[in-house]
Amino acid sequence: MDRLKKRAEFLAVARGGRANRGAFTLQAAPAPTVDAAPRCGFTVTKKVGNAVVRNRVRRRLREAVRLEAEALGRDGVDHVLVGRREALAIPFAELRADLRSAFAQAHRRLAKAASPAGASSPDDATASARPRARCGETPGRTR
RNA sequence: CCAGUCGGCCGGGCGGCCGCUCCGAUGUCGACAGACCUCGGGGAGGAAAGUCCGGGCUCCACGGAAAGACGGUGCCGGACAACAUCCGGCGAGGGCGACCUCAGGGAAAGUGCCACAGAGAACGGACCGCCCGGUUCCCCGAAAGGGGAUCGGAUCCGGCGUCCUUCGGGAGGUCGGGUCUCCGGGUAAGGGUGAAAAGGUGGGGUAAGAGCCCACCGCGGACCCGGCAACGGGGCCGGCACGGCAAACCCCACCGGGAGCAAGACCGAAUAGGGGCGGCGCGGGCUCGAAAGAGUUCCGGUCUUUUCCGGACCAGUCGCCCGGGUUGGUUGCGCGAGGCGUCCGGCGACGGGCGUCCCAGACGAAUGGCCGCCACGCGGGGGAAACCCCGCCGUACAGAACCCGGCUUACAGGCCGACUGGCACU
Repeated sequence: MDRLKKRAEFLAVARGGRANRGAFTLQAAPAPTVDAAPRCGFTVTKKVGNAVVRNRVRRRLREAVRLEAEALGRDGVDHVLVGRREALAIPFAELRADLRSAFAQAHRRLAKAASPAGASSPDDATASARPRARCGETPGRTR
């Protein structure tokens, strides 16, 4: 899964839905183009700890995402994981399970937000693509 | 063996699976950019930290130099590119000692401060004490001297009356009573205060005392000797004058232009806007013309009755070119005051020679994730012991961000060396 790196991209995703777990918060929003590969960014604030702690939290999350990429990825969706201090200590298997459930929850919400917008096709890819064009375009760049 | 001082070093190891980033090679794809496969190699620290000093490098400023202001440094000598660093000395203080600590220039250039206590705190003082002298009388005593009373003085209580008053009180007078003792001079030994008290100790001397005199110590001065110097040593002279604080201002000597890799350089999309040129078009002016109209290297125009003022509206469109800036990208970006080994010089910091090695370069930020075994520590159990078994969410501080030299601060556990003081044994 590709990384998010630009500040504007992070701001755009922050406007999307959230899913909280003990070790992290997941933010997800439709990507600017429909058929883009899934992407993921990581945020660990200074509140979490010193540089060593922040590095370790980000690395564990990144590795967990890499191992679960097959199950988590969905085309046309950008994600941001906000790390917490708890990510330092919880067992790795538990972290991976939390990731799977959080991603599934975020994707369900995106699909639900897409369907009432009147997309005639129940196909999941286009369903999530339609609203993204609307709410993904407006916020980020004008700032 | 115990206690301690100083210096140096390490800061988990091995393996498996799956990844990240950079470099090199081969190959494939591709539009030259580049992407990908495979193989090989490199990939956090002693503090990478705090950002406290010193440099390199970059840009800016500046005619040169100096001074002033401001900031910094401050025993001496040396090392170093430089330093507030380091080394070797000196001085002062602490420790039985190894050793440790010190912003350690100038207080006879000036200003200022020295609270409280205390009599006195910087053109130096006299509270108690000590000594001499001072009204009258009495007692004791051989004398020296002591005691009491009195005159006088201080203070307290009570009575009487006066004056002032903001009505709270205040001022002075007189009578009586109680308690204490005073006045003038000489002293600075002693007491007491203080962080600090006019040099200290001993002797002589004196009415009592005093550097008043003497010896030693201290202090000051010029001189001699040793040392590059800081400084040390020596005798001589001076009778002592010169307190502390400069981490108060200040003076002296030396150093310093400013900002920083978000420095700086290059490329430069979409969109909006700026400038220039040309074409088309609108309106006005002017010229030609009888008019239609034509020309033009000129001018913003229209409306608000006209003029000034004020207000409103419009000022188009197409193409090309130029320059600035934002997101972004590339670069700066690692061969260096470089690491390791060895020899030589030096007490040492360090310097020199030779050999050898190339050793992180990310940018929402790589250097990792998971697992197994071992090591160490702690706890429990077994054993005579060596040791064995089990458990641990036990194994620090902490992550390069342009690069070096230092300083400071943080740190589980451990190793090595030198030295000091004890105890025991030979």
